Amino acid sequence: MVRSPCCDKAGLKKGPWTPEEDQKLLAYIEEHGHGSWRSLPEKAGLQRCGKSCRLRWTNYLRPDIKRGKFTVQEEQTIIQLHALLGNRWSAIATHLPKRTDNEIKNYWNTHLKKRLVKMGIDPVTHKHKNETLSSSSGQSKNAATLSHMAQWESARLEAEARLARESKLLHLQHYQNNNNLNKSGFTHKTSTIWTKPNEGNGDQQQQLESPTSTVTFSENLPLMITPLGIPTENRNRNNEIPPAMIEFAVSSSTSSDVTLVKEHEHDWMRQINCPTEEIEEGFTSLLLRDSTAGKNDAASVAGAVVVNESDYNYYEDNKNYWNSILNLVDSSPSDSPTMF
DNA sequence: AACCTTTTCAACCGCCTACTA
DNA sequence: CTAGTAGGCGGTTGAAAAGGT
Repeated sequence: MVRSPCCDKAGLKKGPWTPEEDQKLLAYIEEHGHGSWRSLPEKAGLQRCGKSCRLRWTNYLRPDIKRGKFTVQEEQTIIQLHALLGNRWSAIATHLPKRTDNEIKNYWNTHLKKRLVKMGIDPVTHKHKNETLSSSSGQSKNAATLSHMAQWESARLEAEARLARESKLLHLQHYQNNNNLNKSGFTHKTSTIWTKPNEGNGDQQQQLESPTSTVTFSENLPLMITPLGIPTENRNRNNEIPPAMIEFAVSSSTSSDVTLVKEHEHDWMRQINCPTEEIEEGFTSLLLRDSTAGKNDAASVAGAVVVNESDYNYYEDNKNYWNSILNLVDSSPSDSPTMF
């Protein structure tokens, strides 16, 4: 199948956006919503392709974007999630509200990755170079664990996306039945808001929430956790979903009951043959200590490695490394975005 | 001040997937 | 089932800014 390029029309502008173009795009979306991105430029009077407009909007003009320096907490989140998910920037971005995947990707490539390399940590595996030379048995065990956890997180994200889609359908159905939205017991903000932004009279910020915004459920609405969201490879022999997986999916889709999951965390870890006490990978805390102290020169970094490798706290921190990752993916913020 | 190098990050490109007719 | 389209994603690029000599 031959695809026609998005910007096949001659004369379409490329490169940096001017303030006038930004204004046109903003004004149009504020009034009409983005609708079809492909047809938007013409309607908005822009000599740009739809893809370029969408990118400009999602990465820069969207009002719910936080700009500026990344906090230590955000850095930690990125590093930990990268250890778990790899270069899945959009997935990582779902755990960092108000940050775009592009911004996170850039920040990783320009700051975090270099910092890790400086410290002798492989930014891909998140292991210290020395560790990669260590016993192969332990290494493969940990690699398997990492892979397993990544698989589970993938499954969780997929389930989250499906939940969102189902809730969207529910919402539309609900809407068509002329039922009171408030009585339905859940709130739902999706791209539909963007296609019809003027139908509500909420405040502008609320209306201008990004298409990748939230789906939340109240306790009143029965959760629809279906096997659909769980890849078959993660089911057991009877094609059932492990209970821990269900808890995991539920926790990610609700703004409460995270504690329920924590109670099952160790069961979950056992189930994937992942004894928490054996996991000593990760150098996040070390890295962040360095970052917080503002010691970015190579000498101090190298020194920090030497000192901290013999530091009890270092091992304590690393013991908690994966636990904190699990906490991160478990307890997504209440307004955490979902993927559509 | 002028030039060169490095860093940063907005934007582009091409591929993939979901959806629809 | 197939083909076409739209939107999304991750890798990469290149202009501008910052830093160094």
